[in-house]
Amino acid sequence: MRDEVALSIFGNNVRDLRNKRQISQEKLAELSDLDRTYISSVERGQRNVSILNIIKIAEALNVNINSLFEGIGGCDE
Amino acid sequence: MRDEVALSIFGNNVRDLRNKRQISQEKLAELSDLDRTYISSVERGQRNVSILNIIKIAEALNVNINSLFEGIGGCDE
DNA sequence: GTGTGACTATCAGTCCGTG
DNA sequence: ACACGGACTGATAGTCACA
Repeated sequence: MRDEVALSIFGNNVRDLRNKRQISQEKLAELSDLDRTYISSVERGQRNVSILNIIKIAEALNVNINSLFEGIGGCDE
Repeated sequence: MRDEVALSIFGNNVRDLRNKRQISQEKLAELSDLDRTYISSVERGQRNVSILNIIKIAEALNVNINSLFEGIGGCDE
């Protein structure tokens, strides 16, 4: 299952970028119009996030969608 | 709902890249281990594809995940 | 080779709470 | 501010027959 690995990488990217922006999970939840606990589980790689929410998160973090996928196969790493 | 717009762009990207590779939906379905009709609906923007399937499709098409998001806000367009 | 409607099991996403 | 749990509803994954 490299599925879980991919989700973990994605989650870590979200967390890293959020920390760089120095905002809390709660704030990110508010900005992306998602639930606080959902952001939490995404960051821990427990959710198979859908494209619409990926976009929401990217916009909330004000980053390219690309950067959320950094380190995942399929991107040029 | 620009949600549907995003899904349409994504679907069009899949279709364009598939056509460039000159493979059929059936072949892409086989390569990505997804259903033929599922690929069909994704290309027409009717599915909110999840990250795991995005990765599968990108790998099957042998492209960067980035290129699947071209034209969608959040990418540098 | 592709579009489409319909279907069921499973999951996304939210809300409640705890520590 | 965050991890983690249960429980809930609507949406999605994945498949089928038919056009």
